[in-house]
Amino acid sequence: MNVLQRPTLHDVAARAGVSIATVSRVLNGTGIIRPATEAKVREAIRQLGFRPNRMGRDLRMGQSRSIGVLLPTLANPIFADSVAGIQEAARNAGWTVLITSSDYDTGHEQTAVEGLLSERVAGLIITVTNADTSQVLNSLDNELVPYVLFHNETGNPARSCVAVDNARAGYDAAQTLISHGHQRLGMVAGQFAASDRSRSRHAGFTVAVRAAGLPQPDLIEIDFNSDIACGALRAAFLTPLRPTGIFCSNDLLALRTIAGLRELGLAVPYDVSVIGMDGINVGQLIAPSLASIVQPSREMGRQAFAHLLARIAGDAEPEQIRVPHSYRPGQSLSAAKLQE
Amino acid sequence: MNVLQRPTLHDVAARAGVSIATVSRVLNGTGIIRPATEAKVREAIRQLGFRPNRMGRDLRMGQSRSIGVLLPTLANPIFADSVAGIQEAARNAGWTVLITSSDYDTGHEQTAVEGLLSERVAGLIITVTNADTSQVLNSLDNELVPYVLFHNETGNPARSCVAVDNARAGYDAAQTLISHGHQRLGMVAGQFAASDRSRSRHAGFTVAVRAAGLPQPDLIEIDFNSDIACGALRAAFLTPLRPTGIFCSNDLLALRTIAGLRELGLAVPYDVSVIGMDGINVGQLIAPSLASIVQPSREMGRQAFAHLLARIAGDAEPEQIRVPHSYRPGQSLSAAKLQE
DNA sequence: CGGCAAAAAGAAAACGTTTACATTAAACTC
DNA sequence: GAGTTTAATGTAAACGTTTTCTTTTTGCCG
Repeated sequence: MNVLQRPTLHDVAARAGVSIATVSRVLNGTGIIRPATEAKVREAIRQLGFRPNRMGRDLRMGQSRSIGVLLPTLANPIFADSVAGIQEAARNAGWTVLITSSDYDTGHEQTAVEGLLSERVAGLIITVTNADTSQVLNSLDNELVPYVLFHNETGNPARSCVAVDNARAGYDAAQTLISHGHQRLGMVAGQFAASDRSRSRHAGFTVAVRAAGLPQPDLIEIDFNSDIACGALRAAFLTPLRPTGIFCSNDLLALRTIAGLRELGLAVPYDVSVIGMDGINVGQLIAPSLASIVQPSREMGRQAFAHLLARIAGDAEPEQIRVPHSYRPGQSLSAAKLQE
Repeated sequence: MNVLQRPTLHDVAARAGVSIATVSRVLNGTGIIRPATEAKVREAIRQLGFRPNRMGRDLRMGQSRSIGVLLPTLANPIFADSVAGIQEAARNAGWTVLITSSDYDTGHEQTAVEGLLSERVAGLIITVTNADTSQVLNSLDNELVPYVLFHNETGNPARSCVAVDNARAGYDAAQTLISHGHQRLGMVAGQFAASDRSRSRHAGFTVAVRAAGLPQPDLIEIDFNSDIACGALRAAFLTPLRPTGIFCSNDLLALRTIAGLRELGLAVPYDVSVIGMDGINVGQLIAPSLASIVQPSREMGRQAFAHLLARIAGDAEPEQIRVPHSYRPGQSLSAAKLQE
């Protein structure tokens, strides 16, 4: 045994005076072994500091007790928290997690998934920009690897997903604004192209506004990468009939929006009320605190993993899992001023 | 070939009418192959949708073109950004990254590293609670796997690290407060036990304060998991001689602290100036914007990976890499009032 | 204590690569 | 065009496991 190499089953077997099969059985608790033998083996393992080589095991098993995760970015706490949930569940189950991010780039999505598949992950949890048109998903359907859409909704019964009801969330956001007396509503969204979730939320938002008999809400699209006080915001708010209540398609965007409004000389919630979505933690630390439609991100991660594991084991059919969202009040949303 | 199995080298070889060695050579660009042969092989690869099995390759190569990353948490943007930098560099080099988090729990650190080692990662990038006393590092030193300390500093020449000069950062924070006229300074830190970085920053902070001939600064320790308006804050600030300028050992803590002060009826920066550390993005979105000592987190991630790769390749000796921090002004830090 | 079932342990193949070495085909040389 | 170098391809072993199939050992019964 080369001292510079990690010990293998053979080394352990040699030292314990048994065969590698026996060592393997001790390690995995399979088969029946005499207590005396097991003791010898365990002692050898301890002495050598042996740790099974996953490469050998995985190759033999044809599977890698690891899953791949593809998210747009870790910079948004909603995804970082989701990952924490996935990892927690995976750790408990003895699985490892490979994380990649696409930076909202469809090209990266494809290459990232390719990379994960090369690693022979046993399954995937992925968030794509657009679940209905995604090329990646189509190619994945031809693979043998089960996957769970995450934060994306799908109507396709052949595909699993874990997500909130985004349209309903948008609807609830509108209702909340309306119930606070707001009549002129608007929605700020990231580039629609980059998120089907944004579109669903907008759709639900619009439905609620119309149902209340209010005028069609403004839609203000903001480039995630642009400056804070962008032109779109200026155009929408420097008018006498500006919205008094706006829904931002996510909390990070809401923070940007509030900062932008501030630059335009508009105060939140005095001049404009803002409700965000996601329920990120910093929203509660700032002033004004951010009202938000909360997603149970960590729990979503746990559920996504649990379901994926069931799919991998063949214990489950594809399923569309809807998790409940909730409303968290905040100072950024107040009652509309009557005189307006 | 079973249609339910992924194709292997053998399948490709059979279809192209060559040997598996030739296919392997085409794949890796090693050896010389006739253009006609290469074309046949590539066509077969295309037709079968072949993708090399990393498990087989890794086992043969004895190494897994993947590295492990251990961080306290992804919930802090400083670490999420760092990971983005690591992943970016890794992707460019064709490596994969396994990410785990310890949640500031020393026990988790040990098991997480164990897990990564079982995956036979070729190297590690890790942030521990305390680099000088860490049990994990001692056991890692007995392994063959190179590692790079990340955000932790070390004086041990046998260990690599990538970090800012935390003591200097604390020193600079104090100087900045002092140069704005502040005379009564304090520092808010997470539990010291959970971070050697906190301690270094505090040490540097204290040095600068003393060098300026000012009284010993208060140290206010806050449990990361406690409520916003905690007793420690109350005790330190509900006194006539309260600090007028405080340094928070990280930005997230600064946000909590500002919120806590607000609950105590103290306004930032009017009553108290605050400077944080890390330079997280949300700091620039909120009001007041957060003054901060900025760490180039993404760049640090890139450098950590680059150095680790060099260590893995045997091209580099352990090295202590110090990256420069910088000061980013913000509204949370203003000039001290003269009459005080 | 011989015989036999059950328990325990071993031998060997297989997973999908890469690569050292052997072999064949092509290309010169005179 | 036979001999010789060089280019191109093939053969087979090895990486460290798990597991099937055999073989050996143990325990038990009459």
